[in-house]
Amino acid sequence: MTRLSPDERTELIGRFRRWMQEQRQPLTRQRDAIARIVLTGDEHLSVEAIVRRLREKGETVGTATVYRTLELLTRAGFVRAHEFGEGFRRFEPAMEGGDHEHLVCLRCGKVVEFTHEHLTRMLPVIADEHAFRPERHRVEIFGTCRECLRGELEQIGR
Amino acid sequence: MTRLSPDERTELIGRFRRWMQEQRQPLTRQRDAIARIVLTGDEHLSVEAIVRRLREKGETVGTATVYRTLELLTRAGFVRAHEFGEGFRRFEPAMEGGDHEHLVCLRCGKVVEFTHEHLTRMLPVIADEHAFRPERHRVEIFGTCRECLRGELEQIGR
DNA sequence: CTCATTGCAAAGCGTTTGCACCAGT
DNA sequence: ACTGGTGCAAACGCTTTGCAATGAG
Repeated sequence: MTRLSPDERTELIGRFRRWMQEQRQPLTRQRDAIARIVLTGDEHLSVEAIVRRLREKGETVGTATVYRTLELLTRAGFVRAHEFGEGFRRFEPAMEGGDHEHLVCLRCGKVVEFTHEHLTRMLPVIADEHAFRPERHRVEIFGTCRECLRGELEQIGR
Repeated sequence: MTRLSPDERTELIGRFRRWMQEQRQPLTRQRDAIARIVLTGDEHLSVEAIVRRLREKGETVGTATVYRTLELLTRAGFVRAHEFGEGFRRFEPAMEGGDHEHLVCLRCGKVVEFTHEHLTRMLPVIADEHAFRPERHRVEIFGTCRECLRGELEQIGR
């Protein structure tokens, strides 16, 4: 559901490369490869998954570099990190208007995104009621996704 | 804000002891001590904090036992575990109607609870719109709490 | 008396870091 | 050339686990 068109992906990587130049940050083979994987992936990738994809592409990159680059990408605002209580983090491209929430499937681990205008407007109001200055939030619903529900139905029907 | 009256706390511990008997689970000194700490604590305690409190009470309990007992308490539904992205978990007593959300202060680490009826009713509806069967959810707002805001004001006024 | 729990220390797991080597600019 | 990035392996912090000793029912 990270609706990123091919154009937007290319553009995102372009922005990353330009930003690196502006910041006089060396654009290494590894950094570029990692950025391509994470910024074009429409899943919420774990470090393990990123390393796997790099291998598949024939890129050899050390784990430490992956972590260091992810921190760079996160600090620069190109990537957002998430922690779904699985014991490890997942990373996704950060688009500007792209503040969204997550549906996390407890069966297959898939993460589906959603936005809900009413919900989003509500949160700062709630914070305000508690004299709390909000910075960011996290709304996650855990349960069973459409596909796994279908699987359950088939089991029963059999 | 975990508004638990002294009576409710005693009752909760009583329920735990009864449950252990019913389940033919040995009620050891350690388990009882841990339950007393966690079920009467109105904070979101880390394992480290639990161990510290046990020491203060003169109870000597191994860390492994704390983890094992917390899992027992969680599976039995007496305790709820939370992961606020700090790299460790926190535990709080689980009260029946006590489904609530959290305001997490990024300055002092304090966690304040809140409930919001409208928000709570909204979430299953959202899940439904995505053909997703919800089981549990997590709503967290990160920012600056009332007290830390006051601190900032004093800094400026000075 | 029996069987589950405890405590210790070792292992696990994701993540971070020190340091010699290597590569962008 | 200079500066900073990379890779390996060791260190880390939280959590889990193996196993002999202990204690609850």
